[in-house]
Amino acid sequence: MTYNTKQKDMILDIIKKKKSSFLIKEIYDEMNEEVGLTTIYRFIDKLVNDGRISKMIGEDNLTYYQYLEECDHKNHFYLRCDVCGRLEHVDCDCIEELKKHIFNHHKFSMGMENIIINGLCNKCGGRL
Amino acid sequence: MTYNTKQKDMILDIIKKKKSSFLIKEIYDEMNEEVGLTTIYRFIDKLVNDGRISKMIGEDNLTYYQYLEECDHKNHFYLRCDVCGRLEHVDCDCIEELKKHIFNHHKFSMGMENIIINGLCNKCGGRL
DNA sequence: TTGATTGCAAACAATTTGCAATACT
DNA sequence: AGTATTGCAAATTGTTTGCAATCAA
Repeated sequence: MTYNTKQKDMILDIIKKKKSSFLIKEIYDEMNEEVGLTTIYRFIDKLVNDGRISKMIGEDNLTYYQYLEECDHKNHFYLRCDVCGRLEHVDCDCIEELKKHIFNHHKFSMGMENIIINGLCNKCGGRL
Repeated sequence: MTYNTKQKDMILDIIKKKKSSFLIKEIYDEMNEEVGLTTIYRFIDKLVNDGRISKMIGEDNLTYYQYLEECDHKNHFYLRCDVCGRLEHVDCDCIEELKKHIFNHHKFSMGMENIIINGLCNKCGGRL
């Protein structure tokens, strides 16, 4: 039903290596335009729908994408630095505890997929 | 330096009444096109920059906006229902505690402005 | 009066679609 | 063979810009 192709492999290779968020055009440029823009749009869109990539609007109003590493643990989340854009994967019960608190005290069922918390990493100013 | 106008008042009136996220076009239609699209774009953009509105990409890939009520408390956040789009304002220390935990255990300084947590409200399926 | 704001029309940029050629299984 | 995928060119859509007219202070 779905074929493996050279193009998909190339795109996936590049985005897996990215530590921070990226633009469609960056991907296009980085593969020296060997893969058509349309193909990149189509494949990245699919990954977004599959939940493997998150899509967001940057401060500059451009559309950024970010690859989310696969993880078999249930309760995990990401920390995203507003300055350098780096995404850090965190496995910690604190998020599950927040979920419980919000459920019990605020009658709201927090979604646990691809939670991204923004802020500053310690390199960029979360002075520790 | 900045003037008050009928148009700004009209736009602000409408978006303040909205309980859930909205599209630029909706605002335009709701005011019977009495205010130009350009003006709406410009003013909403300004509000986004001022942090009074959040901007996001919906599941349908359209750009949604959401008005954030003003609040003088420091540690508050929003719960946003993925189904009905309603935004609930919450004042609770739990978010400050999460921040402390993340700072102490994960060396990351969580941004506290306009935190939006997604999930399901109790009406839409957070069955309680 | 001075400078900010409006809104149209035009320009622009990002994304999507149609479709014939190509690649995968 | 039969179906999915690719990629170009064209179409579309959402958003921004230029600019003259208007409005707020």
